[in-house]
Amino acid sequence: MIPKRVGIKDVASAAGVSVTTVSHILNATPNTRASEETRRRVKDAARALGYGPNRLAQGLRTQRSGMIGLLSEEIATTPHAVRIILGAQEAARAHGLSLMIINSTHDANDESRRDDIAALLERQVDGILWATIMYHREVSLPSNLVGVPAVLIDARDRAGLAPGVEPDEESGARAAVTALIQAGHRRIGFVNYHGDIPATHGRLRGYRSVLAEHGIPFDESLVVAADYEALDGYAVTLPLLDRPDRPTALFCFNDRMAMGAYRAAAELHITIPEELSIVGFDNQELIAANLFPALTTVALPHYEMGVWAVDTLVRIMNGHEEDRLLSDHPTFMECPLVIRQSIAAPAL
Amino acid sequence: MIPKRVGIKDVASAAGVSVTTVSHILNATPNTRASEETRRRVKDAARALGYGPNRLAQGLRTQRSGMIGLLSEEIATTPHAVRIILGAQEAARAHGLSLMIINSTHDANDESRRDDIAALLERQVDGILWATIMYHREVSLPSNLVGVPAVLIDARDRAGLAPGVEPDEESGARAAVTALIQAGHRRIGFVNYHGDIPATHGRLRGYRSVLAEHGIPFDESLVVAADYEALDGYAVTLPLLDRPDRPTALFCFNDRMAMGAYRAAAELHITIPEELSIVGFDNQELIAANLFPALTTVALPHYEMGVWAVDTLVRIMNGHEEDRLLSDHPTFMECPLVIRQSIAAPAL
DNA sequence: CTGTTAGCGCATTCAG
DNA sequence: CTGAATGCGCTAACAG
Repeated sequence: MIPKRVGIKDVASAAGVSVTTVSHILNATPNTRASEETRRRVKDAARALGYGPNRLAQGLRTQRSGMIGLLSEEIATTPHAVRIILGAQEAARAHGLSLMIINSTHDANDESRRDDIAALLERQVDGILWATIMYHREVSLPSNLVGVPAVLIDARDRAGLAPGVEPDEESGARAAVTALIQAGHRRIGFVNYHGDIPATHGRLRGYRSVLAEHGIPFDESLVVAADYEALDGYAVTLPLLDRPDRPTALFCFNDRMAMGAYRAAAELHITIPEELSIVGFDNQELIAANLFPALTTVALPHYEMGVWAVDTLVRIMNGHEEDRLLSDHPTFMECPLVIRQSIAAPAL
Repeated sequence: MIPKRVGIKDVASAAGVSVTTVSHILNATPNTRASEETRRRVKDAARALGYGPNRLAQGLRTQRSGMIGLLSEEIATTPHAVRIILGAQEAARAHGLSLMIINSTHDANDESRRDDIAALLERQVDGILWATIMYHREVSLPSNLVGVPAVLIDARDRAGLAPGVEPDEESGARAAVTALIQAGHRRIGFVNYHGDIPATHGRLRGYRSVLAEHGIPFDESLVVAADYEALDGYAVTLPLLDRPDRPTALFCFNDRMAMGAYRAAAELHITIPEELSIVGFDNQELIAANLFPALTTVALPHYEMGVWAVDTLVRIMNGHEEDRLLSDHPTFMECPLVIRQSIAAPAL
């Protein structure tokens, strides 16, 4: 690096004071250590020399690196989860921390995971965020993460050693179905995913509970399930819409399946939203905003989870032990409804 | 951090040798400094104690932090550009380096940009990657980046001080149009973006050059342009397809516009690919893979650009000055065609 | 109000 | 083949 580093020492001699004084002044130590006069001299000298502290040395000395590690599993790969990184990064910056990212593949085994954590630890990170996209949301903390300030994203620790955040699938589904009912619908189909993951069950629970609260009997024939791509949504929606007693609205497991439902409706000459209202899930802008009509859907609070995780991690790092209590139970984050144009009152 | 750090000193006393010896052995200093016997003792002790070097201290001493910074402008936000991060991260890991990420907004001004770079520099990063998504691809290196090993992604430095990579838009367009011509098409429409960005011009150049090479006259009426969302693509494609002499194939500026073209075709009862072939650009899986039929498109080499950038940065950091020469001219990366189901021979 | 000093954990001369 | 000593840049007692 050609521009040779200017250190505290250079500032000191330039200002004609000792390094101690410089250190105190630049770190804004509470007690008015130096006179206004010297403060100015030092600050001016620092600015003139283009001084910036060497955070490595600082960290070595203070035992705080000011860095936090984000171990993300496959997350940098799935587009709509990038917002976790974004939220974490912005929250970290707000706390004066830097984010160090390691992305591992979904099939990472325990050992490679431990290696990744070790790498972060060698860098002396002050805490670690572990974001997963897994089938089972319950995980076990890797052994070398035990005792280290850590927060899980999209997962919960089996042993309750670290707090975690997850999207509140159920309330998200509730928001979606409620919107449909408020528009006047009573025959609402649910195009679910057939896999055994928390989202599947949570969203179904939300769907059922809202129906029940509105006195609408649960009709099993209105619930179908398939894989979660557009084609699967299409295949399973087609027969559902090709019935004399077809639903007037559809709640789809995700935006991709909703995309398939759009196609099924088009083929059957059913217009959206006049003859069929649709709500999706995930708020994948690329799809939701570009479908016609634009899809009303439920957003996953990835950004917010990233922020929450960092804020919580910072409190734990600062020794607020009460936050450890959060480890007992998962924290759920709201999934807000994003209203676009795919809902209308049912046709008479 | 509860698990108290074990240092080189602990290993030394556990193995009954000096810290010097431990340092040499663990760093695999070339010359066989120690006897096989002591090597084993030291290594065993290190493993037993779960020793890991303190990279902060190491960096302070060696003047190399082993970290590189990635300053990304709005990049963590645009889904299909996340692959830059992924590529950079994996390449960095392969070099034993860690990636520190800072995401700034698109409207970042020069000052905030300098601040971000300063933050990275304070962390003593060994080099910086600057990824932008800009209208003008020519940028000026922020002053505090001059002299620091740096590589640009998706941009080129006006002053030629740092090398940069960009996607080869023209060759991507050529691949797309060539595929169409090889399928037998001669009336090929181009649904372009109306903005004045490199992609607009590069793709048009590619389109025109391939036509010319195949002796197909350029027909201006087959080229339309609009904003780049699905709705815009739809609006502009509809009249194009509603002509008696409509094109038998369409090359779209991006997958979103192609999505709009699909809708236009559907409304006109033109089936894809039998009566109309379509190629997109960007390879946004969410759209391309979920359209029906799945969209053949051109992929942006984001991952590869991330890898190239890190590899190049590493060489520069190691003082391979010949790599600085790369700064003179931008490096272009191929945009490969991703074949799906939207191309067929034209109907007779 | 300000300066001296002793490490933080490690790599590296330079002597054995 | 191995060890003692020095300092990377900075903070924090502890003196003045």
